[in-house]
Amino acid sequence: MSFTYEFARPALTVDCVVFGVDEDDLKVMLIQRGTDPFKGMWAVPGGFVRVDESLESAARRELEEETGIRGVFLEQLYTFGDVERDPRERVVSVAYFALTNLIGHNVDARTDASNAAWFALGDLPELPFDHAVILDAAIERLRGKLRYQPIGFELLPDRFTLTQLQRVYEIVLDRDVDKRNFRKKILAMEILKDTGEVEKDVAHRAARLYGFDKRAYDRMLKQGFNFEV
Amino acid sequence: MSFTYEFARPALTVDCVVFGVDEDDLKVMLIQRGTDPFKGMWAVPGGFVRVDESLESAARRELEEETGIRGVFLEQLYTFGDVERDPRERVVSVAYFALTNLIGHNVDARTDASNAAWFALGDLPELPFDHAVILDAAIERLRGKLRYQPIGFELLPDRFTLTQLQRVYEIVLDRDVDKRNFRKKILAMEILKDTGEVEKDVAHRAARLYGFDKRAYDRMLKQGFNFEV
DNA sequence: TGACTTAGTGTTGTTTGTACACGATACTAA
DNA sequence: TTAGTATCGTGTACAAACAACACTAAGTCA
Repeated sequence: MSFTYEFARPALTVDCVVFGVDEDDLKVMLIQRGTDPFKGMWAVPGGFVRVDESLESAARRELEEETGIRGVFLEQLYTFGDVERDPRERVVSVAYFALTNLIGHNVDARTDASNAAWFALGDLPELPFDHAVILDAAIERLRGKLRYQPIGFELLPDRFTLTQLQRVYEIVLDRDVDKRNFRKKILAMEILKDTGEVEKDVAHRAARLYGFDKRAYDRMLKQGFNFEV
Repeated sequence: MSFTYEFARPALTVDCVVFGVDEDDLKVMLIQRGTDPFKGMWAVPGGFVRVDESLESAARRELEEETGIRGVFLEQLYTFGDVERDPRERVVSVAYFALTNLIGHNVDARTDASNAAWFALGDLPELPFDHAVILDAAIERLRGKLRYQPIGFELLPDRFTLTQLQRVYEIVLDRDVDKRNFRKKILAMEILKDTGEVEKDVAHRAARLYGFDKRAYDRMLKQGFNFEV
């Protein structure tokens, strides 16, 4: 079967830049390409958009097919459409960026994608197409967004300590954050709920566990707010 | 001549939301559709992307073809790709938003586009496709961007008074701005250069004319800055 | 039980934001 | 020529937000 049009059409793809943080690094999930061009190179996961699915659906589908990741925070980033960005033919790509709890999406836990892996930003392989540009745009967006919207939670498990959250900010923004000022500010927003529980199995005083209070956050959005670390 | 592909491809278009301000209103340029679907309705200018031009080139080309406007500030906004957004077939549209000096682009001055016009935001006609959604996204982006990036100039002639600039902010943000605080802040940034000239033909004390100092602005960008009215 | 590790907490000085009013300048019209 | 009128251009004081900074509390481990 084939499809014929009066005018030439660019191919349309989606690409997903997935971020996670571990103890020390901001990491990106890449997949190893199984086909030419650039066979064997590590690339940002993505693929062609089908005519019967929305862009976001396509992004989520490709992400799950190639990495096993699902149900993550996903947001459109930018659309890359330079004429020469793909050596084969004209391909326009709608890029998304995603945030996930790296611990919950360990590569070993997946079954279907045999060649996906997390890479620290300081230790990236060479990337095909314009994926380096896409990745840079995603990092810039993540940094910008973290400052004025509470998305740090998306990079953590459901329950987390304030120190963990602070660490996310430090890793993403790549600078130290003052502990007392951070806590003062984040608690004043009243978008965290104290779960009443504490850490387990730590070799020191256990910290309180907090969760993100989406209801309080939505209430807050309506009144206009400022969120900046 | 026709083009055949193994898999069905969405059509790809660009749409441009062009803003201008006059004495009292934020305005948008719309064109009257000459073909079905929605023939006769006012819509955001746009059209199909050719395989040999980048997205931004396509946006600029369509803008000039349909409205005569060229050389304006143009920035990618968002890509709209819902399956049902066009009744004919699957069409994905990369939306741009543009800022221009409305005075310099009066509709009467154009020759090639017979049916383009400025509409105040409070006085919009019904729009086809998802153009109302696109327009809302553009307005939100304009408001957000104006607060932390110096783009107010793009809506004014090369030389302007501080009162005119303040008026742009008031119109776009839809609230009053304090005159002394505004001047203090905007002059402290040192991105305006005093042309040494003053208004002509006004029935009161003439105001100084300023221009945007791009060199100073670029220097500033490198150091990181904060721009908020 | 003493040493170690991280949790959790307030105060102060500095910077930034916000509210606010009047004399100066240039034109207009009597 | 002069009184009237319209906009230009300027400074201060109070309030809020930000930034820097160090110690005690709680729990684990040897």
